[in-house]
Amino acid sequence: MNETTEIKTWDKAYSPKDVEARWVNHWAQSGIFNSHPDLNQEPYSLVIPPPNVTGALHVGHALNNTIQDFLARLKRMSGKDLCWVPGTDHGGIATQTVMEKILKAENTSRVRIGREAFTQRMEDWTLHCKETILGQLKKLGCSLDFSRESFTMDEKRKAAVFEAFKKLWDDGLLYRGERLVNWCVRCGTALSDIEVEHEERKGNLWHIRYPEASGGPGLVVATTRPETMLGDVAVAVYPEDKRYRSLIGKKLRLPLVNREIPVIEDGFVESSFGTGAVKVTPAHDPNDFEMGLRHQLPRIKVISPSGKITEEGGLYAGLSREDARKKIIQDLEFQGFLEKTETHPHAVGICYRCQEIIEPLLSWQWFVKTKDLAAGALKTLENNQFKIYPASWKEPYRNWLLDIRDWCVSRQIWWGHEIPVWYCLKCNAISKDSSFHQIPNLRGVVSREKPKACSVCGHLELIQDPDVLDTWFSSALWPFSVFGWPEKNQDLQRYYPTQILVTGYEIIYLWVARMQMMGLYLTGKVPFSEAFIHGIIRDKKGKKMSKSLGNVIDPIEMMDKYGTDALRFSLISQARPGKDILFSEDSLIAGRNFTNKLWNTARFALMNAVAPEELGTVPNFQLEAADVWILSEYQKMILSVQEEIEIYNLANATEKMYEFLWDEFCDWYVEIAKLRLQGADLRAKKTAFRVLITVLNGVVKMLHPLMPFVTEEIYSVLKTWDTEPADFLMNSRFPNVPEIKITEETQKGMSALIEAVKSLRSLRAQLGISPGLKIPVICQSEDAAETNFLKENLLYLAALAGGREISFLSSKRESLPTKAASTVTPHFTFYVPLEGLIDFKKESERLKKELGKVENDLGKLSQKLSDPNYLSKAAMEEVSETRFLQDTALSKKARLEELIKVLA
RNA sequence: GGGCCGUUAGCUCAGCGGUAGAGCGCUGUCCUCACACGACAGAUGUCAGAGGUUCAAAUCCUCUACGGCCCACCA
Repeated sequence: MNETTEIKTWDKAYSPKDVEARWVNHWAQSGIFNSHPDLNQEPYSLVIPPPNVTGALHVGHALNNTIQDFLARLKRMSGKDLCWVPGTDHGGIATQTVMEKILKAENTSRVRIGREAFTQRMEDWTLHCKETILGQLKKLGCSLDFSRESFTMDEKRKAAVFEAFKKLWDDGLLYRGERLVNWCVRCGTALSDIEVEHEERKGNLWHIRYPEASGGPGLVVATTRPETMLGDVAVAVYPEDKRYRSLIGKKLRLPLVNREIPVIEDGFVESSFGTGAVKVTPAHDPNDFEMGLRHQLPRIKVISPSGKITEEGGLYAGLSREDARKKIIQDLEFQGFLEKTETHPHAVGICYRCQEIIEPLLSWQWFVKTKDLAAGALKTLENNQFKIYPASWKEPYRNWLLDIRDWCVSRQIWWGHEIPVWYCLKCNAISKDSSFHQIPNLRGVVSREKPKACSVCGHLELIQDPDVLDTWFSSALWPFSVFGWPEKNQDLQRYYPTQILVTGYEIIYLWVARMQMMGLYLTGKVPFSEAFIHGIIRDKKGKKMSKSLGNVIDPIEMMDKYGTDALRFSLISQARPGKDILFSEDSLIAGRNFTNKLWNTARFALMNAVAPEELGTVPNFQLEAADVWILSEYQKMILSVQEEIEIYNLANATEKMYEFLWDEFCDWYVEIAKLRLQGADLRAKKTAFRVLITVLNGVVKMLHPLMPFVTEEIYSVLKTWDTEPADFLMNSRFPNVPEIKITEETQKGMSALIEAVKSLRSLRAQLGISPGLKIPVICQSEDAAETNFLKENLLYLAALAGGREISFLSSKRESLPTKAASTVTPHFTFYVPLEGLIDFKKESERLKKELGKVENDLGKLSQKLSDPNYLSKAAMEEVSETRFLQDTALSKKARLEELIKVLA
């Protein structure tokens, strides 16, 4: 397609930089990434997991998108009308946190600049990030339909969010209620259950005495959170616990606070843990909250949303959680209530975005009722309408859906979809500055626009719920919102549902499950019928990559250094199903080398090319054994690659292509073909080149989804010989399996030839014969078929093993060469008469060592074959295979013994 | 506390019932006319440990040890 890629200008070493930049542009200009809804092709669609607009892409994104691009290009090459939708996610808390850091660096803050200005800053930042991210995706070679770029908070997606919210509301699946939620004190917002991570931390178990109000000794409670005692309303013990039975119903005096609280009985308490007595703080502990409901206990809030002790905390009011704990322990100790302090490591909940310790806090939030939604998702999982690869993720996914709890979707942050609910200030008796999540029983109306007046009292002042939705709420709608849902348009009809979703396992519940639930509920369809779950990328030592640890690898830097194809190769070949990738820069070397190998293979082919018009005039090609052999190996390779791709084992598919190109095609076929390609026989040359170009062209096509740049560059020249040339590789067809039949004779002959070459090369190396020196070879064999094959392909043996004057001994009765080094293969004995070069003592030792090995093998084989159980129970093929191996070993042994005898 | 996964060559990983493999690294020879990001020849493993099933086990089963991950309200 372009003149700049003349073979003359091709470097010995492939240099990716210019090539890549050029193709990124060509592809973009040609519009081949765009979908073609009008074509008479079967659609195949997928949506990008939209990266958060928090900065630049990392290696994890590179892996995720390389896998998708692999599939996208592959499916196009299988004739699908492909639609891969790009986009980004506003990223809620995560992005807001990034901006807060920026503001802090500017010596200001979110609160100081105010909501409006803050939102403006976020929008500017978003634009900037989008540009970076999309640019990086292009550089990675991603064949996304960039004309469809979406953002989770753009106008169309806003419409989808409103529609979803409204429908959930109308169907009674959305409610505002007071719950004990996971509250991040730093972010100042509620989080859903799955946004809380658990981390084992060192801690203490403090034993505190609660005396009886009447003056008795009372009992001792054990707690990890002494500061919550300010909000204690009871102490619970196990009903049957003899130690405390007499205290049940009595009053205790709460130390420091002097409140009287009852001793209650509750089956929840484990008598064996701690002291067997549990302090009950319904406002600040999930278990206690439940107990509070069972026993109708009051809730005393002693910790505020900012993490400080409230007025209820009396003396301690205004202290932070941490300071309050210290002071309370001190005071308890001083007043003699602290009985014991034990170290007690336990898991604490931390915010998945800022790692701050989560505070269970009572507040009014919006929740999605999930039971029914999950039931739908479970059903499609059971009947295989939705499949997960690798299947090992099916059970965890299923269990999560079975155990699902209501989804807290409101967030007290500024960056996100505003909740489309309006409250009348008058009816609700509230003001603009109210802390909404602390106000009970608000009455609101769902509306996208501000209602003109309150429908109940006609008051004109209405205020929108100040909270925003969980960022995963809009993410859950992504597979259909990107096509314009709730509009009923052509795009949606053609490309929805999508075929596959590619993502990492860390967001199976946060995202995959929610898309399934919402997709089924809102569209009645499984949003994607398959999920391809990959691992996450860690550093060399297995640690998660993070900026704070300083162990991140920048994909762009790697692309610049080794080439994008090398990066893609490296990522895919390490992406074993269900496994994380321990990624280091070293792993790019193999990719770079392979890219270069492919490049040079093409270079070789083109340097020895026969022009297409000339090639075309040859009526029939004279295929030689090696031609048939490589075509048949090529055939096998295509089939096995297809099988691996079928089960989404891209690493194995990659490995198969790698091995074929390097080990079979380059190391054997190309070397064999050289003789003809560089020889005088034009007809032979044409045949060899035809085979060479056919296989190479096919391999280049197959490798395109993996390494789009180098293959496209090569193909731009190679396509002259393509029988169905395409403008771009992506628009060509994945190669057909060639219809070639290889005879058993040829197959065996080629194996024998390869064996012979290897054996002679090894002999040369052991004798220290310099590579340039041609050696005379005498071949002896009783095997007529193999001998004939070798005779017919003698030139190849000579060329590959560096032999000359190769002669044959027709039978073993002829006198054997005495002054020669020798080597035996299953079919042949080779003599290399090189008097003067050979130390016969050493030679004899070498042969004896070889004999030792054969005898060892033989021992094992004979033992096997002398076992009657083996003979009667093992499969027929297995036994005959062993017999064959035994025969071969016996023959080798006899010949080696003879050689040793002759030398002695 | 439940569940899942892993433990194979120095490192990262394949193999998952028939005599141990790859990439990188390592050793030796070669700058041989596609490629030194290369060619050729090599070295390297009681396949975590112990039992069991089987004619046969790295591969299947059980237990143990050590890693890792997910879920979970033991104060």
